[in-house]
Amino acid sequence: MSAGIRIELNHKLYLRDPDQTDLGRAILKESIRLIDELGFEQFTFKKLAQCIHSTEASVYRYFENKHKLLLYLVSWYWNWLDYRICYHTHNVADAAERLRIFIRILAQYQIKEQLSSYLDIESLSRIVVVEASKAYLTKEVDNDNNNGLFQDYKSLCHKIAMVVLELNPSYPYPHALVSTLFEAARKQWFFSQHLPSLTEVKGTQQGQESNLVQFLTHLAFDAIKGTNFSPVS
Amino acid sequence: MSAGIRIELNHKLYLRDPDQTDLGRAILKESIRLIDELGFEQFTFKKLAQCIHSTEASVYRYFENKHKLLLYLVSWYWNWLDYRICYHTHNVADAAERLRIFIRILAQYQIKEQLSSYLDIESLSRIVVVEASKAYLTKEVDNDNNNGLFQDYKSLCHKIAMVVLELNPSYPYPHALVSTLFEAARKQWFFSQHLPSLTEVKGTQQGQESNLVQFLTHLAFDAIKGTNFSPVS
DNA sequence: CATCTATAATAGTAATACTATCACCCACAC
DNA sequence: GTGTGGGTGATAGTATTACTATTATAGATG
Repeated sequence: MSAGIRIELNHKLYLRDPDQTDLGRAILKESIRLIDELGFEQFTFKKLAQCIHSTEASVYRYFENKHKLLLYLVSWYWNWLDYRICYHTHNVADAAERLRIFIRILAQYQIKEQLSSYLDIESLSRIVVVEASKAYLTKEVDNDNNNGLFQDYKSLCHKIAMVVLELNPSYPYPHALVSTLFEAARKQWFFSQHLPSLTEVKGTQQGQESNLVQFLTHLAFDAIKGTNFSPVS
Repeated sequence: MSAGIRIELNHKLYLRDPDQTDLGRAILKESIRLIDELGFEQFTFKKLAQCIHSTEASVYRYFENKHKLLLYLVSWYWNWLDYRICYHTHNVADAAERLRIFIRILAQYQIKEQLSSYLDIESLSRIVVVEASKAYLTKEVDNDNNNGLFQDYKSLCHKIAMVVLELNPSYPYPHALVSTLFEAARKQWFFSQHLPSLTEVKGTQQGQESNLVQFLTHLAFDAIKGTNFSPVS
């Protein structure tokens, strides 16, 4: 019933659809705030329940455990990113320009446009930067993958990989390049904030385009149009 | 007293130097086996203590908590990688060739040479692939960084970044490129094993050079020699 | 022989990650 | 209106985790 975009996620991510009830929406909204504030390790269902004036048991009726909740939030984010990318590229004919737009959106962690969701996108973006890798860096990754819990991320990567192939049909690593761009966008942003000696990227740049976008753009286009490519044996 | 390489680590990583006693070395050796087997989340000091026929309290005398132990293991790995890189490049004059060797070593997760350490390097390599990011993706990252706990990683990145600058002194993102290569090497390897639709990299390639090396090499050299670079505004 | 140190053994605490039970409220159907 | 079922709150309880504290002992050192 909520206005604005509606995002459908794999139903194996949850026990009860949190988007359908007041309590469910409160869980989503407040968990984003709490994970952003405490970090995923310190975040617990008990603390969440206290924040929303509900109980631990009620939260467990929506999500099997906090890992599934993280998977849900991250999937939601990739869906939302996909939506934004489509919105900004649907009438752009030039593949290079589409890729440029994609990178600009990918690297944009301080969001202006809200597209009317009840979730705090800026907070969620920060969570994705810090916690998204933990969604798959587990012993359950193969099981989760078999259940399709990474489908949104994989689809999005594939979509962009097709743009890369459009630019250079003989480039042999389109998916690897795109997944590297995804990971690098988050990591370089994180490094700029916390381990600045690992990167020239600066997090705080107003006015001009962020140099994260510049770094990723050059990395991508140089790789795609690379002259250093000898045919694969 | 152990033969072979000796690796000195920041003393803030531990409470008592685990390299100096039998129990300490047992902790290191067995924790690598256990984390590799269970994953970092399921790994506990209690389980470790049982494996080495000691007690939880004894383990706590060496490491403040399991996060510090992870930091120790990861730092040890970067030190060891640094050692290998120096060993294989110390008499190589050509910067491009040195970078090539670096990437080959970085991407080599199935190790043959053991360089006589009592630690299981192949097991540790797998841990680094899956768990290394968790060493800094925490709320304590700034504090840990202030205590110098990421110094080994940062030094290694800087060293390689200098090689990049040697190849192209005007390349504006040497550290960002190198840290991206580090992260991509691990992530692409992980994807090849668990989320293969995210990459063209194949984990199982005997005989010919792994295509992970090829992907990273092209990515690096294309970026460094990139013609797509307009001067920074 | 005295001393010091590392470790083992044991115990205990607070928090975490759940699971189970029961009572209640509300919407809807008959 | 009565019943039925679903969603929730309240409460309790368990096993495990992440530690901390205490004491005893065995071995090395002076």
